[in-house]
Amino acid sequence: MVMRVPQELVDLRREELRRLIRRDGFLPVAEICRRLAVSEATVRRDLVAVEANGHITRTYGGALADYNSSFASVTERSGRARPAKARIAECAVAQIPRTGTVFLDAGTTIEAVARALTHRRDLTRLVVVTNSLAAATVLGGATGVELHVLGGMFLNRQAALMGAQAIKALGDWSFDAAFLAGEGMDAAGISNSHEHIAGFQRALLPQAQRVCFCLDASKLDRATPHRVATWRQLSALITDASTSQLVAAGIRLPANKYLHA
Amino acid sequence: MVMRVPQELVDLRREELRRLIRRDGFLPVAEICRRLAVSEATVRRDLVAVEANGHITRTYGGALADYNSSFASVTERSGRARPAKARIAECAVAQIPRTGTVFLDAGTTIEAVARALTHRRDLTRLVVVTNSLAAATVLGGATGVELHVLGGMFLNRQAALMGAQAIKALGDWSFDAAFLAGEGMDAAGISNSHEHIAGFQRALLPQAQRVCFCLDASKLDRATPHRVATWRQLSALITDASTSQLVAAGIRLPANKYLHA
DNA sequence: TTTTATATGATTGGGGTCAATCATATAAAC
DNA sequence: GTTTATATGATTGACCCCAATCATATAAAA
Repeated sequence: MVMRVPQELVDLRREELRRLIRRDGFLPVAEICRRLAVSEATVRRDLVAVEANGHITRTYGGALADYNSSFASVTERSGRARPAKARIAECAVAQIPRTGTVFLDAGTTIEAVARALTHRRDLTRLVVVTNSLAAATVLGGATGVELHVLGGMFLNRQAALMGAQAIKALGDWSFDAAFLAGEGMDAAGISNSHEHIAGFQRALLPQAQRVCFCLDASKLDRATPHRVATWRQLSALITDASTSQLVAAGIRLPANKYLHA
Repeated sequence: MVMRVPQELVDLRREELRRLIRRDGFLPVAEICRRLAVSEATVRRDLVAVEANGHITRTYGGALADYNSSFASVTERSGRARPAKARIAECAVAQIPRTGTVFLDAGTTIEAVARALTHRRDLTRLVVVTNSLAAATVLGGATGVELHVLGGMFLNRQAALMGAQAIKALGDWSFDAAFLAGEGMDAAGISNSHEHIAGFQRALLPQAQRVCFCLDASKLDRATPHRVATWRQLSALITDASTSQLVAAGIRLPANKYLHA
């Protein structure tokens, strides 16, 4: 009857747990007990720990890997803040025509757009291009949507395809509209924290007639290292932030560039 | 207190259920009740119906979308046939060097290879290229693996990327080994049922030094319309079928081309 | 119209899941 | 070495999930 175990082993076991869940997509608690050879209580404790780090989502009876995907129903039910992202997504989807070619970026906000897009029933021949695995997964099989995925190097953290190949693949396309995410916005414009992402987004700008950035208010006044676009370069900002919040951050947009969600 | 409803409405509701689960990835039973406004009993009945059609996987407390992905633990636990695919996958993974560049095709068999690959701990700089969203999802974040995804049009049924762009993207690569799936094998060779897939695989053959096809015994003597490769063209067949089974189907392979799983 | 088939919701019993609590043995800190 | 902190497994009670059964109202068939 072992009662305490070195911290190191605990961490190793939790990493193992993360890998197990990632590999199988879903694991019931009892199964985890078997594989890790620990009691139910310990498994549950491990699950809350791993979930806190944001890599899995617990369900009744087990746990899911969230491959960078926010399982809407679960997270909502778990009492989290009512998602501004959902409202942003609704607003973005309203911008999308019934037919044409649009691009969807990676990131949880744009993933919400993909989700909301599946609500639309009036789509006929909408071509959606994305570099987001999550968006592709959600939109795969949606009626009225022809889905294309850009190639590229897989970035684990974003579950997105980036790099030279992705940029090269962009050259084949011309979009009616593109919906992009960002990690920070301030007076100067939109910025992102990863060079790969920023480079990709910069390469995308000239390929789209309309460029819509979708950022929730938490991104306000956050400066991240890589500049992506100035306010002049984008067609619209879709956000839940109010005008006064924007002005306080030094952002002043003409009415036709500001879409309040 | 409505007691019976037209068949048509039942079917519509079940399609709706499939879409709901697909969109959210996971839904608890209670949530489904709310959204479809039916009782728990009906939801459970619908779940078994939809699951029988193979689009979702039930879990304790809800249901998962299986985006063309076989949730190993769940399906194994549900008493299904002991997967020959797993043994094929083990055998395939043993062929993969610690470093180099390999290609993984779409299909559940190759997805099993991806899963098995995550078991390997000795990988250092293995470059994996795939056109399978499922494989990408599984391998994303695997240690020692640099993952690339080919671009292309998303085929719903296979959850794979195909078409002209995928073939074009192939041109940038040269593989040490490629692991491909097929839907039929007979005396003439390997065949597939979809033109897009067959075309893509034919384009891949010259890009790989070793071409390994992975097909389980159920594919024996099944003729599907689109020829992909003759036995001369491939480097190895990885299968659980025995030599005598192969011979009975008119397939005779040199020892170095036959890997028994 | 009459008959049959069936989709539905309610109920019930059995079992599984979960969070909280507790004693304990061992790691870590002193 | 002594003390403190903590990771573990067992237990408990409440809650939830599930399959099976049943009566019923209505669709579908005759």
